[in-house]
Amino acid sequence: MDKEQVGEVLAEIAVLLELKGENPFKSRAYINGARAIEMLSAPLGQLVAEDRLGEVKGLGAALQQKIGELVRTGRLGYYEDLKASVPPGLLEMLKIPGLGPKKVKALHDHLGLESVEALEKACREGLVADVAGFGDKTQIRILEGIAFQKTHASRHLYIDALEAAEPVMEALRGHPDVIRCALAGSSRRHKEVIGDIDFVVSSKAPSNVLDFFASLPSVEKVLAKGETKTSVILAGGLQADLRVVADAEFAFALAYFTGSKEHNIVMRQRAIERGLRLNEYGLFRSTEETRDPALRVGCSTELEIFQQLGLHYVPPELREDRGEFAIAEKEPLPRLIEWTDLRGSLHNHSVWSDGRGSLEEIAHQMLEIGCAYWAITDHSKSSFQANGLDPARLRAQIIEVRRVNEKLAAEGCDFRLLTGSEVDILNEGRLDYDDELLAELDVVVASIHSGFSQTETELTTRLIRAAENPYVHMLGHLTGRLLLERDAYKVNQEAVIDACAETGTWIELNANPHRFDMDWRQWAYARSKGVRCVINCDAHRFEHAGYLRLGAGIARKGGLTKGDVVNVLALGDLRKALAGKRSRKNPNP
DNA sequence: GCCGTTTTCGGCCCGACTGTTTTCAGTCG
Repeated sequence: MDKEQVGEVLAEIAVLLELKGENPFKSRAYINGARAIEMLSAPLGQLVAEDRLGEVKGLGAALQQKIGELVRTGRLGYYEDLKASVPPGLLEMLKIPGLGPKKVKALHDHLGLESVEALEKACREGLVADVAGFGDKTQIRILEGIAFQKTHASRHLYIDALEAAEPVMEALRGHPDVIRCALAGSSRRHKEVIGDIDFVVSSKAPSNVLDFFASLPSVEKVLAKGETKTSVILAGGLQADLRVVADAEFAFALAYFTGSKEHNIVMRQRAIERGLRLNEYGLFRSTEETRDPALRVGCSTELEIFQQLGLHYVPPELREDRGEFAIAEKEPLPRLIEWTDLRGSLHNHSVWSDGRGSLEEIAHQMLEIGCAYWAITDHSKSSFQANGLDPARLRAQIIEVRRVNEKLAAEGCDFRLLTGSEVDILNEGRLDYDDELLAELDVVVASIHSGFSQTETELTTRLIRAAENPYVHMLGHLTGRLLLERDAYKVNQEAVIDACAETGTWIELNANPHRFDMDWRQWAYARSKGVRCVINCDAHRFEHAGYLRLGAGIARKGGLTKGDVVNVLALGDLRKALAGKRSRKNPNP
């Protein structure tokens, strides 16, 4: 059993313990254990084999024993017994907004409810309102929650959250009572999938701003409204929360609501160690609850908060408690890539396969938005569903690219198209074109578009074989995942990264917001192996050029710097880098 | 269940909002 699976089991144990009414700190110990396991850099199997689990903070005797059992046998008696003792419907009930473990347990104990369907029926019959601790309003809220779940997704693509958030930000910025205003939460941290949207505002007249927010045209329903906070559902079903604070509190509120929760816990612990208290209103010289301004350690920016806690600044994207503290307490974090560092995209389509736009149109559009180059990498012949090019058409396209480039040169334009292909990786890792044709192309991206259901070994082997081909510059969308739609196919990503390191092959960060593939969590390992990243739009139409910006955000989340990314290079240097792998000289300059 | 330059027991991050509680528990983030 691998570390992701072990982590999932531990996390589920935590939920089951809560439902049984166990000590909440015991439950949290399992959550902490799950996180500790998922963040391990060393292979879990090795740690177990060498009996070194005890070196991991958060794993005591009990968890070490249970993890050992899981890794060695793939099963855990304790977990199976626990799971058998809790009806599976209770876990579903937990997902209804407003229902936590205590209330679910009460419903089960008093009414014998074991499923969402039974709960809905009991609400309609008015039985729930009679349970101690429940009432008419709770009963209505539960019914609304069930109805909401049936009609709305609870998780959303990053781009959908951004599109919902931007007009709200615009409106807040324009409000006369708003002093400072920011998008916080997981959107600010550039998570690939977003639960809800968080806004933070500073103001001298909070109620005016909260009223304004609740009455925005895109607000479908107001969930809660207090003196400092309002929660709403926006059109499209995204929940959005606004918190309004005084301006002296703004930096603290922004840091707090940016999260992540795990990052915040460490921050507050660091405050406690220094005899301070950190919350969304300030950093106070007191360990008691207080908002006394005389006790506040003034910080007008997040940078100052980090400094007060003995840390270098941590950019929002890295605030996940995944190792940022170990660095930030010693030295400045590496300067992350900016989207404006990017000069173009090396994986894009045109009307020749399944994209829009002729080569000439694409060239002028990308020149217009300030790119220095743009590779045309249409699909290869096996992707017939995408109108993939056979060798004759590809050769014709190469000629057309040259013609467009000659025209650009004659016009004095500082921009070039690059010839290329997104060549299919076929079974056993064969490529869809022969090497002779690949050698004629400036850029070769190799991707899997078929055989998703093969075994991990088969898929991993295909990718490694492709990486070993000297004409392949990079692997495209490594896992094939479609966020919230289709799981990644089974690939041993570490093994593929190792192969890329050996062969000097780059790995794409596909910036399509449905993909964001390779996942940001893998880049630290790739970076440690010296594998470079290419941030690609996989553009099928002009608007997709904007994905460069999203991709850079995910690259930042993966901790990548300008030096880790290929398509920051000027055209001349890029050509040398492209030639590098083929000559096998200095493949990773 | 974990952890430890105040500790091997007694803590474990913090506050807003809601509803049903007549002073607070549960949920959420």
